Amino acid sequence: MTEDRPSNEGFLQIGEAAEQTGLTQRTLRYYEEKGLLRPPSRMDGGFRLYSQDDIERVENIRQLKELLGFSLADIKEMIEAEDVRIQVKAQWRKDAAIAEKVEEIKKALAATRHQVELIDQKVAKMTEMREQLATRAGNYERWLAEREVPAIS
Amino acid sequence: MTEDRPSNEGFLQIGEAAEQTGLTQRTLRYYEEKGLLRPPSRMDGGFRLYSQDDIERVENIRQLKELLGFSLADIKEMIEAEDVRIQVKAQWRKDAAIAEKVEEIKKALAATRHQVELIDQKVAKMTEMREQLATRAGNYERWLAEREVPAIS
DNA sequence: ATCAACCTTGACGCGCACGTCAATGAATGC
DNA sequence: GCATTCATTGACGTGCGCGTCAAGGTTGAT
Repeated sequence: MTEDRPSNEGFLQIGEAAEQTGLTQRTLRYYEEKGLLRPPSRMDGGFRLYSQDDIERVENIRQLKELLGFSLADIKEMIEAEDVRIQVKAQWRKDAAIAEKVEEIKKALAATRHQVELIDQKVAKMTEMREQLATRAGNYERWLAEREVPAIS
Repeated sequence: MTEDRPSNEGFLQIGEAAEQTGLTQRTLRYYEEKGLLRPPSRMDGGFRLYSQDDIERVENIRQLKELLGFSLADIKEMIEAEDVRIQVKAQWRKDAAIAEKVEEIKKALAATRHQVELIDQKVAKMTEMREQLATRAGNYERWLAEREVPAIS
């Protein structure tokens, strides 16, 4: 029973990370290069090790890009809110300047709300478009119904 | 009262078309080049004249691209349904092979339904995402509420 | 020690969706 | 007729988001 190679305690090497997220290794490195992913931890030899949080973040980026059609630059801005969230989770209890953290959380909150707004706007426009298309489909259907074989009778 | 130059009976030259649609002249020519826009009519000198239908189509493309994030190649496929619609509107009454038109309309209907499906899927995913973000925002708010000055006693 | 499979960092390439000249012609005001 | 403004095609340039070598180092099993 050869363990599937990595087995690094819940961490994934780039190959597996790529497979799981449906992106390529190149893309993962590229996102890191562009500051979309925080540099993941490394093995002694220098191999990247992605945490579960890293993976989630990647999937988040994938959604933002493929689903909402945002550019990586846009996404970078957006997920800086996420950064704050993780930093707070991690640094928490090494407290000190709580006031600063409050400020950061406020920024994160504002950013998140902004994202929600953007999505709402997109959904609204898409819904509008959907109605137009549905109407058009209805027109086609009636057109067809009119000159289709009245068949029986 | 110098009429604003064009004044070509409801038709727009490329400059005005660009202004109205918020795209550039280059982009309009590019879309034409790529077969997304049917070649518009021309003045005697060769200047392009865009009809109101052309403009609507451009705006449709803009929506599909910016709102839904489709590539121009995708959009080209999609709007071939629109082509059929216009052809039917125009050629109508020069009837002949009605059976053919029925087939075309059926294809257009299928394409339109497909677009509706795509939009529904996107809306669904976006809504899901929206909920996640809203939840996160809620968490931030509670976090803040907890350690914000309880103020008045 | 060696081998295959996996990884590393460059660096160049590529397709898309245009931007940006450049040279030339057309439309209109004077 | 002339100037100004708007248009034409053609060609090259550009930024993004990766793909694709190339040359080498690491890991783990045998």
